[in-house]
Amino acid sequence: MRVDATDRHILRLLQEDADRSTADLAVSVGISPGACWRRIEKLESAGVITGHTVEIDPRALGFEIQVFLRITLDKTAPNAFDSFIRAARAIPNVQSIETLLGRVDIRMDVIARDLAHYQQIYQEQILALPNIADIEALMLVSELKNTEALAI
Amino acid sequence: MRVDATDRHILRLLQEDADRSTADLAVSVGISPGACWRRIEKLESAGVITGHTVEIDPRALGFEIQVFLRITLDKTAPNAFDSFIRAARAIPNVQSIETLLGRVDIRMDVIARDLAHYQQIYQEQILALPNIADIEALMLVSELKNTEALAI
DNA sequence: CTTGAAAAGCAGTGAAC
DNA sequence: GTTCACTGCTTTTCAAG
Repeated sequence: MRVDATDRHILRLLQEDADRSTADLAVSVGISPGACWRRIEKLESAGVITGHTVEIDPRALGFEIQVFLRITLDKTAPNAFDSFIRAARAIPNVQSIETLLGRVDIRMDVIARDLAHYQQIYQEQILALPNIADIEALMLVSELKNTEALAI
Repeated sequence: MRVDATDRHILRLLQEDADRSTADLAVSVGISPGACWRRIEKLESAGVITGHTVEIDPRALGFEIQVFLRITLDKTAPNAFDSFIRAARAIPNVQSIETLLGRVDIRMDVIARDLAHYQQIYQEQILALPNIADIEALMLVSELKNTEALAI
């Protein structure tokens, strides 16, 4: 779909404050509530708005450790990629998996309650994944900027 | 604050479907709408729920390229870290910045419209950042799992 | 101090223009 | 694209445990 200036305006406001009512939004954008509502619905059905998320502080739930894994796969094994991905997806403590173009193949985020818990996940679940050639782990110290908001 | 079993139940349902009404939620959890609303409010004010986000597909807005930068800082420069972070934060196309414990110092996500746009941002803004000793860039190919949901 | 019921206010929704 | 009316959710209040 075509995203015009009004849509961008709405998206920007939504990113700034997702809790804003459509009535509020409509006033800010300068259109009627009905029109605003219809635009948001269009953006949702067109897949521009992919979802609504509630952000929860991992620390409040006892997840103190976040580790980035950079994994290189064994290219000699057949179907190395597929079998690895399928197995990795099933690990609950793996928050995200991404394929990368560059010196490594896979990037994964792992959360754990503490270092002992992480060590257990690492040994029992991560190292059990098939076709791993090399792993590099980096621990998150602090998040200094996190803009979900796109530079619209 | 203490997060009990009912709170965890609510959080899990919220992560599954952020759009759910508190009335719906109350029925699922088995408490009254009033009580459910009070719990959510408590979780918000206690900082367990850190925010509500509208997820927008970067591609729909014309951001086709996402690059991970891993940056090592020049440790000989005084205040290398602070001046770097301050400058990096100001770049709109830098989505997130994180400090890491390991072989590199900083991890950054950069979004761009296309490769030419990325090249421009890289040369004009990223390389202009102070105290960089080394940069490694990895391009995102595909996102295979992205669970904002914590393993509650 | 916490819970549930009930009432009031207000936003979302859809029809009519 | 706008207005208007209605439905239903959110939010408050109040009484009881």
